[in-house]
Amino acid sequence: MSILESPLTRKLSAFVALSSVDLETLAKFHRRRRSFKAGHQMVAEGETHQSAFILAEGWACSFKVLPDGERQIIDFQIPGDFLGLRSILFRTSDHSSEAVTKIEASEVLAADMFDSFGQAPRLATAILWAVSRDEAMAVEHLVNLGRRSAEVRMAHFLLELGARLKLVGVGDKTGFNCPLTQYHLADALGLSAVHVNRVLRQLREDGLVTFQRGRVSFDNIRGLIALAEFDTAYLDHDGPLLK
Amino acid sequence: MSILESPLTRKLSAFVALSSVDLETLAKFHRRRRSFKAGHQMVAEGETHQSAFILAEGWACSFKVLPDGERQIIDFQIPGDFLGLRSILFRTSDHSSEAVTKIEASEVLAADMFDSFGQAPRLATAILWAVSRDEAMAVEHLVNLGRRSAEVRMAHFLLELGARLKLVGVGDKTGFNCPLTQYHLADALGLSAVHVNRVLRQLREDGLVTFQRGRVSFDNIRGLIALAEFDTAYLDHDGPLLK
DNA sequence: CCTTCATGCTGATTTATATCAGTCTGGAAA
DNA sequence: TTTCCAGACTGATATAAATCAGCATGAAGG
Repeated sequence: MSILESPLTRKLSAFVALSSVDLETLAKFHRRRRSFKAGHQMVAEGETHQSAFILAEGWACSFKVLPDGERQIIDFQIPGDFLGLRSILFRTSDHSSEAVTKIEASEVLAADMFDSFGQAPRLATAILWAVSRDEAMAVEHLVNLGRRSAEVRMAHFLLELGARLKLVGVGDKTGFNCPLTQYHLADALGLSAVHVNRVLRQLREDGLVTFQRGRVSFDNIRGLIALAEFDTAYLDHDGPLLK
Repeated sequence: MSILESPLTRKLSAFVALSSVDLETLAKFHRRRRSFKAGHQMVAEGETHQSAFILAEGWACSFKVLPDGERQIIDFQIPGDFLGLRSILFRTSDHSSEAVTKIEASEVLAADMFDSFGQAPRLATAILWAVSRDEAMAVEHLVNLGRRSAEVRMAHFLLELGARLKLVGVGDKTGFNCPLTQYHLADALGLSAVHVNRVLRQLREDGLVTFQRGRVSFDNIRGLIALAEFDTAYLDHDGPLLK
């Protein structure tokens, strides 16, 4: 796959038109291709000298583990997403990451990224946008946990995943293939697995969305959007800001 | 106050040593000084052409309002913090901001910031760090809402504020002056104001922390840190809160 | 082939927190 | 000086979601 069609390029292009210098510089981020098995721990919380990656294929998740063993999933990474960026910017990583499926990713060295800012300032802007978009998602998840009921929370989460996957060209408005278990959903939504199950049943019986056998089907996407009061503004998908 | 002693410079210097070119470029961010009254809406969710600011004096808060009128406070901004950065990167702002106290701030134009990346690449890195630190805080708040009880959540929140204020030179390990009401705490922690009150009483009666008359006093900071399992790693500071 | 284990699923019970419906206080406005 | 109001505070009750204690299924492994 050429750099022009990589999921990251596709995502960044939703924000800014990249010049050929930007693209050449971005290509350097893709020199260290790596493969990992499902379940592999990519980044470890509290450790120094961790790597960052750009995900090309597969799903990962970032999370924090509390002293009592409970886990809070922060977000899932899909193709085109950075993984562990904060672990190279910070002294010690503030979070862990693991592969949900087997994945293909490019390892990004801190030096590569910092050097690139001198060579292609507009790329710096694009990366700042990507990080801000990740922040916007974390913020929306915060609102999700703080103020929405379990049912609305689930609806919102599934719609967000759908929107993100659509942007990088996987899945459409009828649904998407999803490798997550109900335990993943529980850890992401701050619910127990038992309650996740009940909520999914409720949404299915209401004819809104079906989560079964590795597939999320939007049975009534309008109803689902209405229930979740879902607005994609925070994902900033609406075409380039700069040109 | 010279740019060398501004809270933002102080904060960024905790991450990277800024060159004289970086500092000159950063100084350009401080040309448009503005004052606002307490309660002033700085940034409006869903609007385009919003401004970003660097806060010099006073407190602000960023939040989202849900269709049912409920509000989730995302974070409070204190001197040295950016305010509304995503509102200039994104087409429409994904959040609102308002002044909690009267504030002094510098307005930052998108063009100033993007131009600065070409002139001072290291400044781009420092700003990326600052944004990542904001993201790390949002993530920690996410964990707070998702997995911690009301009491631990409150303890964690007050300790985080203490650590942040100490970094910019306001407050110390005995406590800090705090202009927030119990309603602010409720909106930030995803609790009802009634429950916030009960939790504060509990913490006070346990001799851990007192929140009263505009002041937060750490009565037993070790005990509070133990209760909250508070670790400053995610703030990427040099030193811990205790010292 | 049988066992094991991860995942999905369910009813009964408990608990944390919300909601309701107030009181009390101190400062600002009239 | 009285009235008003925001903010702090409290008891009683309601409820969303957790926890407990299972069963069912299908894939993986010996």
